Amino acid sequence: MSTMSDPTAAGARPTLEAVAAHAGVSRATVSRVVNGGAGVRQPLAEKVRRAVEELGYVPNHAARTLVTRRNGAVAVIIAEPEFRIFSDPFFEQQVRGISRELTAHDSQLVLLWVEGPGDYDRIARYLGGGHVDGALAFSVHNDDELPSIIRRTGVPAVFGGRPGWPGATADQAVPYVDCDNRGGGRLAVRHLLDLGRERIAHIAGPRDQTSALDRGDGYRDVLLGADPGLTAQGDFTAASGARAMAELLERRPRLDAVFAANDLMASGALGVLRERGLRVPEDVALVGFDDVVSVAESTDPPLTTVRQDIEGMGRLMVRLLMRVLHQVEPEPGADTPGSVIMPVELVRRASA
Amino acid sequence: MSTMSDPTAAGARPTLEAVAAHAGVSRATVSRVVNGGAGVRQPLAEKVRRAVEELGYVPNHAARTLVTRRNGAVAVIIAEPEFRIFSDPFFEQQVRGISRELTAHDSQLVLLWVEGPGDYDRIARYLGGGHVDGALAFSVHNDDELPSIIRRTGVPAVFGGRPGWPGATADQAVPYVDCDNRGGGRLAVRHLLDLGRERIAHIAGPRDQTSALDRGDGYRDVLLGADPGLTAQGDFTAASGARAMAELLERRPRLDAVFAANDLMASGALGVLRERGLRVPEDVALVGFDDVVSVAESTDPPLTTVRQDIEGMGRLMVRLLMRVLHQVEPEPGADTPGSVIMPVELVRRASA
DNA sequence: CAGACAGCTGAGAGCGCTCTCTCGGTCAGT
DNA sequence: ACTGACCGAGAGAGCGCTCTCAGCTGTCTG
Repeated sequence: MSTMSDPTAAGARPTLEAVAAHAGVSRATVSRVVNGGAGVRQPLAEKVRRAVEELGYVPNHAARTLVTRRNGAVAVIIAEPEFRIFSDPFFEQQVRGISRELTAHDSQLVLLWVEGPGDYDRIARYLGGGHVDGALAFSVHNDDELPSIIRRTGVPAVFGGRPGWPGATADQAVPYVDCDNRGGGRLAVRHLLDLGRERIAHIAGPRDQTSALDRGDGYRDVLLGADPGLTAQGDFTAASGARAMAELLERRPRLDAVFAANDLMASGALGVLRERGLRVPEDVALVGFDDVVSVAESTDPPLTTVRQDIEGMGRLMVRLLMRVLHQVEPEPGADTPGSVIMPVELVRRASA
Repeated sequence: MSTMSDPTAAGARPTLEAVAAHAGVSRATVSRVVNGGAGVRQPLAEKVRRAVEELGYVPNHAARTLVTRRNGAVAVIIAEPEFRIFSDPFFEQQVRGISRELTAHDSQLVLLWVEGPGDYDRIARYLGGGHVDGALAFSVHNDDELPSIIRRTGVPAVFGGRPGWPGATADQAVPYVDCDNRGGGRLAVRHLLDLGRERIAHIAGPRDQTSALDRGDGYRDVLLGADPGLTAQGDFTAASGARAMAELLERRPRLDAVFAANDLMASGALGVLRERGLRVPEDVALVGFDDVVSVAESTDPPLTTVRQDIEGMGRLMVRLLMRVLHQVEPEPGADTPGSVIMPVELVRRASA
């Protein structure tokens, strides 16, 4: 075995130097070729590429980072203490979108799973340590400290979902990607009106999440001065949807339509409606929100719902972040949030 | 603002050099203190620590990696093409365990999400590029190329679940963490026997996953020469469990117990049993496997099942990997797989 | 009290890469 | 044929850190 000082030897990975020697050029030239090859004449570049190939050269990431100050990695911060964060197909799809887009940008995904608020120190230290070029986070609860903590580290960040700021002021804007929750709410309710429904109820999502609030605002946009008795509170779980439905039927037995703030609650509501012998959509029309396939398509009847492009939102978060990263370092104050609200569409199935 | 050449200035992060100057010692001494402080006298160390504090010094990871060749990062490879990978609470819990243990070891979790077999090149290149100290992967299907690909990169790896090797030979052992699937199967069946059941059926999991096969082996260990007609094939989904149950009832209407290879299939079976008017456990006793809380506890009746410590398995994977990383570079051939099989226990609820 | 031996500390050499700067060569313009 | 412009390639200086090695001080033994 010629595993001695052979630069081709596995184990000792070849360096730029080795490639340069092999190709008979300088280190700088190899570097140029490896990084796109601008300003190197064809034949030389070809020779270098061959040498890279032959030696199986892979650039040393640490060395590169050391000088360029770019790490090629982005942190994805999961700050949900509860267990259902990933079980929630919503998150899975979004993270998947992020993963795909990050790959397209040659960046890695560093997963930061927050273990309760006491863990924020660690997150802050990590972000502040300059290990990643940027951060992606999901805004879950309005009173969450995460946005301001990330902000303080100075690491460029993009949020999934409009953050509700604790004591926020307008200029503390942070770029985020969200879907048009309010418009979606309007879409749903208008559809129910078009169907000729007259007593449209709303099962609201948690009061501390902007998405839920916005959907409720959409409902109220269309139903100006809606009877507050037609709205019941849920928390995005199926069980809460069932509870809310029961409550609504008790308060307003003659309701003929329901707009639930998400599909899971809609499915819970559906169970209660069926139990009470109410037919969907004949007696009560039902519209959900999210179009989470595993839920909306598998209910009986399948759910009419407002679809958002979840994976697309994940991808967009990455693109937004990359835009911030690739532009010149923004002057403090010259904040360009550039948030994006993605359109939603109504998907008609059988429930309304 | 004195934001000029002040080393305390935000923006320009302080270096070891700056801390050394501030504390009036050499770079080497600061380095020693930062890395545990062995061999530095108390008062000096104290002075250094104060300087670190005052300047808000954070070591530059890239520079450190460059010289130590340790990256403080571990890849977690998710190779499931289907969507249910994270939706599966099983995976979520395992990844969570990994995340927690990695944090305890001051390591980061780099998520590598494989986009189909064509994507293995990218994974191999990444691993081969020396960006991570090790890799953790889940062995899902027996015919998956992943194990051999990881192996070829030479990156230390630990698997979750016993890998089924495509054309494997014994010496290609890779350390893995698994639960005692076979023992669990025995546990379940013995419990059913103890209950006095005589015609115990088995709903098997996918034929290309070792966990499913092992559970079936456990079943057959206890029921030597069991009637093959009492076994039906499933694929770990609830729907397949229902299908299998229906099939079994048709073939062997007088069966009085079922051991399903996982909770999801058990819940599917449960629905069919109820539909046919069979009482659980009176007419048919039912045992699942996994003890996935969100499933096993919420069925009616709650499932008796075999519990495995899923998060613990995740943590163990990390510990195993760390053991490999921290020991001296093993000589080629001196493979010390040191796989771990975690014990399982029977959780008695109402279904058996 | 001298000699030896620890125990600390500092100096300096890189880790592998990028990037600026310089220099040599080529080509067009006069 | 000569000058200036320009492009391509190489030399060299670090990026921030670790780690070996030499030197220095202080302590213990003979």
